Amino acid sequence: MSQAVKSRRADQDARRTAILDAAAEVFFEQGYAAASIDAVIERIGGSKRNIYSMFGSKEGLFIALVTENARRLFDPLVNEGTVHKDLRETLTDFAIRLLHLFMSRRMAGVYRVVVSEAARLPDLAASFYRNGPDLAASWVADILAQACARGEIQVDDPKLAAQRFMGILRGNLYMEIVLDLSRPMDSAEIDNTARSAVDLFLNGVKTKS
Amino acid sequence: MSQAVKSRRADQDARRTAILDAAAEVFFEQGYAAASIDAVIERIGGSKRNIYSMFGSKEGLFIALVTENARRLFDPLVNEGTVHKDLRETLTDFAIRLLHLFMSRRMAGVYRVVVSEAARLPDLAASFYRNGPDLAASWVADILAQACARGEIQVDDPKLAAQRFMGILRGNLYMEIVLDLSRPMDSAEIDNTARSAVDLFLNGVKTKS
DNA sequence: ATTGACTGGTAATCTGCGTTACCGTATCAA
DNA sequence: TTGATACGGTAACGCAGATTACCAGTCAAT
Repeated sequence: MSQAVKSRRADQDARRTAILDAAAEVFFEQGYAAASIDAVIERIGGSKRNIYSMFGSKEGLFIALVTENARRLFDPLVNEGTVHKDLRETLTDFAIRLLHLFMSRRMAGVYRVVVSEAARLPDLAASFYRNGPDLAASWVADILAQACARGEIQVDDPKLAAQRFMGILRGNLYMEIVLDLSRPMDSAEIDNTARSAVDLFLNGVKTKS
Repeated sequence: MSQAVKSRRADQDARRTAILDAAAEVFFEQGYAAASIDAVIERIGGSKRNIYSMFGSKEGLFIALVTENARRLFDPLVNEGTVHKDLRETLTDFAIRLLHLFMSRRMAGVYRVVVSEAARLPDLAASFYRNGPDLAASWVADILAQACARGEIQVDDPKLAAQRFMGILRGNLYMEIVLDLSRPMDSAEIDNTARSAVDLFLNGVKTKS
C-alpha cells in the first residue's frame, strides 16, 4: 500500500514539475497576462482541470512558478559561496557565479515577469528581491566588512559597497540581456569581465598607502 | 482660415497629449496587457473612437507613449550635459542628473513596460535602449576617453568603463525602485550618493602615481 | 442659410480565455 | 468481485475588452 501511495505521489510530483516547466516556457516568454493556461496544457497534454486542482488559479500557478525558480536560481549563489583567504579571489569567484546567473535565460525570464507584475503582486516582488539580489548583496557585504576590519579596504557602508560591486558587474549589459538585445556572454568573457570588474572595485576601495 | 485650421490643430494636439497623459497613468500602472482603452478614456472623457483614429490600435498608442516618454526623459540628460574643466565635476554633475532620472516615477514606468513587452516588441526595446541608457553611456565614454588621453585616468575600454560607472550609480537601488520596494531618494541623498559613487569610480580608474 | 464633410459618442460584435459543471474511468478497500 | 471515491478530460459558461458600425452634432465654405 505504501508502495502504491508512494508511486502516486511520485506521479503527482512529476506532473507538478512538468506543469511548472511548461509554465516557465509560456509565462517567461509571453508575460503573465498574455500567457494562457491553454498554452501551458498544449505543451504537456492533459487537462486544465489538473492545473486548477494543483494551483488553484492562474495567479497561484504564477506565484509558485516564480517562487520556485527564484529559489533554484539564487540558492547556489549564496550557499555555495566559498570564502577564500584572498579577498580578490573571493570576490572574483562570486562575480563569476553572479554573471553566470545573470546571463541565464531563466534568470532573465523570472526578472521580466517579476518586474511587470510588481505593482499587482508586491509581496512576490519583495520576496524575490529579498531572497535574491538583496541576500547576495548581504553576503558580499559581510565579506567586505571583514576585509575592512582587517584593514585591507576602506568602506563606510559595506552593504552599499556590495550593491555597487554588483552594479559594476551588471553595468548596462544586464539591461541588454533583459531587453533581449544582446547575446549572453560565454564563460571566457565572463571570466574576463569578472576579473576586470573586481580590479576596478578593489582599486576603488583600497586603503590609501 | 489659417486661424481656424490652426486652432483645430491645436485642439488635436491638446487632445493627443491628454490621451498620452492618461495612457501613461494606465499603462505604466497596470502594464500593457492589463491596461484597457476604456480605462484611458474614463480619465479624460470622450470616446474610444478618438484613440483609434489617432493611434490606430492599442499597440500604436503604446508605442507612441513609450517613444515620446523615453525621448522626453533622456533628451535633457545627454543634451544638457555640461563638460567642466574638472573630470570629477563633470561626472558628479552627470551622476546627479542620472540619479534624478532613475528616481522618477515616469522612468520606472517606462522601464517596466519596455521590459515586459520586449519579447513582443523588440524594435521598441532596441530604440529605448539605444536612445536612452546606451546613448548616455556613449556620452560618458567620450568624457572618459578624453580624460584618458590627458592621462588623468587609465581605462582600456571607455564604453565599458562608462557602463560600469552607470552600474555603480544604479547599484541595487534601481531594482528596488522598479519593484516598488523603496522610496525614491530625495535631492540631498542623490547628491551624497553621486559624490561617493564618483569617488569609488575615480579611485578605481585613477592612474597609478 | 444650407450643404457637406468630419469629429466624436453609443452601442454592438466578436474573440479569447479563466473558470467550472459534468461525466467516464481507474483505483482501492472489503 | 463490487461498490465507492477521486482523478482526469471535454465542453460549456461568462466575462472582459479590442475593434468597428452607425448615428448625431459641428464647423467651414458657398
